[in-house]
Amino acid sequence: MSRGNTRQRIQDVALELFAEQGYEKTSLREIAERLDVTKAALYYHFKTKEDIVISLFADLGRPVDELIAWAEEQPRTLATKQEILRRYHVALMGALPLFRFMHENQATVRELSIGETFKARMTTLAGMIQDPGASMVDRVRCVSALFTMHAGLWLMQTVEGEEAEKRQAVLDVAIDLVTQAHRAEAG
Amino acid sequence: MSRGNTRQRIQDVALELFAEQGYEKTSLREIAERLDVTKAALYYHFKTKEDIVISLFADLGRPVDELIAWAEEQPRTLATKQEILRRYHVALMGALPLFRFMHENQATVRELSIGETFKARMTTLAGMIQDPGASMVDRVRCVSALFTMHAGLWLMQTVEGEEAEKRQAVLDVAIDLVTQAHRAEAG
Amino acid sequence: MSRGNTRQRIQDVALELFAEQGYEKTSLREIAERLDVTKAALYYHFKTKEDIVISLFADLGRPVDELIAWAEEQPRTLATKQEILRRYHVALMGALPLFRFMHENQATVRELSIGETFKARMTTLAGMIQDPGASMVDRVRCVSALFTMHAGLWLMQTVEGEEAEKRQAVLDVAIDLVTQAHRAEAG
Amino acid sequence: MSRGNTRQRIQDVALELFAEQGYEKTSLREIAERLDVTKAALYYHFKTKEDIVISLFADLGRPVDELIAWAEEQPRTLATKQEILRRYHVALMGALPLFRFMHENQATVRELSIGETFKARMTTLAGMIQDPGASMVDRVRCVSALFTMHAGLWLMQTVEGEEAEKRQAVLDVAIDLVTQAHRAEAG
DNA sequence: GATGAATGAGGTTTCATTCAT
DNA sequence: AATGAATGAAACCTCATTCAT
Repeated sequence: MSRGNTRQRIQDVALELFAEQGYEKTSLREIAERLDVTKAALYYHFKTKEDIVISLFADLGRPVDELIAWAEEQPRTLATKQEILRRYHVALMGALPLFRFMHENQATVRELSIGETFKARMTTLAGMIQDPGASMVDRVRCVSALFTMHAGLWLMQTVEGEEAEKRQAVLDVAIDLVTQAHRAEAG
Repeated sequence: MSRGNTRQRIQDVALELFAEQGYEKTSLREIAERLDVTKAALYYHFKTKEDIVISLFADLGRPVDELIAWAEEQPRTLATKQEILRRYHVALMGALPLFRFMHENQATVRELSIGETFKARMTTLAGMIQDPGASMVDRVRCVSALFTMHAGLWLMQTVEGEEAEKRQAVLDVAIDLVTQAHRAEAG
Repeated sequence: MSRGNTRQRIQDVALELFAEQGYEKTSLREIAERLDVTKAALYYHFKTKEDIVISLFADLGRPVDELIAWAEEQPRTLATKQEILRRYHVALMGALPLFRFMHENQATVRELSIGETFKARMTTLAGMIQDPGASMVDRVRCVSALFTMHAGLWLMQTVEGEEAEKRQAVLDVAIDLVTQAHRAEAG
Repeated sequence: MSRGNTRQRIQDVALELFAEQGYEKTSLREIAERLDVTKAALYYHFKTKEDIVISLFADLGRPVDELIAWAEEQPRTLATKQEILRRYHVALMGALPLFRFMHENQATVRELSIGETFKARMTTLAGMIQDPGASMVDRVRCVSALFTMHAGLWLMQTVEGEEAEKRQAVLDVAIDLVTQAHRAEAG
């Protein structure tokens, strides 16, 4: 039934459990049991528990890296900023469980070796949608735009309404915030 | 030997460590050692580890409860909504470590018995600054206002600038978001 | 409400819990809580946990000592043996929880300082209803008579029927066993 | 390193210690030390401490189950009853430490998950050697027959004499009790 | 590509007990 | 006659990890 896809299956189950229960509350035993393999099998594919998280990051976080790389070559126009948000939105939606995990386990992620990387990426991204000499209020607007998207993860669960509509609204508000900030500085 | 302040000291140290390292990574041994008492002493004052968190929430989260109680008796005007945000801001700033802990350990908090309560309070608060028939975008603006304040916790650490100025900016943006949402619906 | 009777109340509650849950599973905290006093209060009245058991033994086990003392001055006739069983039956019924506790916690009692005493009393009693040179089968009959009474504690809970009737039947069978043993040896 | 006999060795040592000191007084540390393995090794083979007891019961208690199954298909004649006792005697002698443990730790066993099962088996067995409409005295005789065998465990240690002779006497008395009960009802 | 057996460290919790007040 | 605060020891249990097979 299963051939060379065990590594993938481990990642899937691990992410599912990490997102659901948190990193520390999820034991390797649990992951192994759900896959119907032994714990030792996990160690054939990953060197440590942390390694599983790192691999998830490497695989699912790539789009954000690509987004940053792309953004670095664009002019800092309003259109670019808006496109950054749009692409970030796509990246987020493409790896919801991973971002949910990161958002809800910040204290844990901070201690992990990827913690630095994660924070750096967010800071870079925030820097890219802000203007260099922006007012504090406009700075906050930009950071808030990013957080609004993350907040969307929570929103999705508590506010009723159609999934697609909610996603669109989240993106709209984020773009609006950045636009306001841009206009205030440019005007 | 020591006076009746041990309970309080446990809470202080526990919150400090929980906020710094996360709930699961903080062991009772660590708390006890830092206080120079035995682990058993913690159990004289608190029935379980979870009980410590509950007590923190009960003591420091009270202002939010009071805010909700107050808000329930006000008319749903724009002024009220703005005042809710102002008061929430005060509550947040008065118990920064607790809210930082909650924000960064959501996965953990969700599993704790206070998880439900916490979520319910956030939902109630969100409901109070929204209009009943608001558009999805305006709904998101209101939720985003709340999250912007939480994001402030993160902001405080990553953006440079004067503390007081950052706090004020966070509040301003939040109020602005709610005001926009209100005007859109009322207009 | 309570005056000098705390010591008595501790004994009552302790025996109740010991009989119900076993000695080791019953903690001093539990006893104290049920009495609505602190654990330290128990230590005002008893030096150790074991001391509580010892005191129960001393108070409630006295009748058996008196029975032995009485029996030692009687001739070893059949009538005496029967009377021993009758009196033992009365002693048993007068302190059911204590005997239930002893019967169901033999492994524990053996380790307690009273363990020796307890065993010695049973052996003495067994010796008094046997004939010196009795056959092995008749010896067993006599020991069995004693155990039948203890078994009665269990019987009381599992067989249906009137309490008084069951008690009488238990005594009848015990007396019958000893009588058979006596006749076999005497005849 | 060691072959697949660790599980068995744990059971052996555990039963030995449980029978000797009681269940609660025997710690897993003690068992592990005597086997020269770590506590964690015990947990590889058994999920909990209670699980060890359950496994002992399952392995060594099987003969009693088989006896009950066999008895259920026999006619309720005197010969059957006598054979039940004979077979029960064999089962008992084949797992003396287990039954000694059960007998001397009734309070503990009652709280364990097997407690119900244990009691049920005894009750079933008792029911099988009684006549449906028997007098209370004859009922007691039958229960007493069973307890006499258990009493034998105690007897073995306190009365002097040859082992084989004592065993035989215990069985004889038990059979005699059931025979008397049967004749009384049938006659 | 995976298992079975085990470990070492450490976790939370409970217990009987003490003692100054 | 009893409490409040604390301790030291030890309990059961879980975890990430290792390694020979």
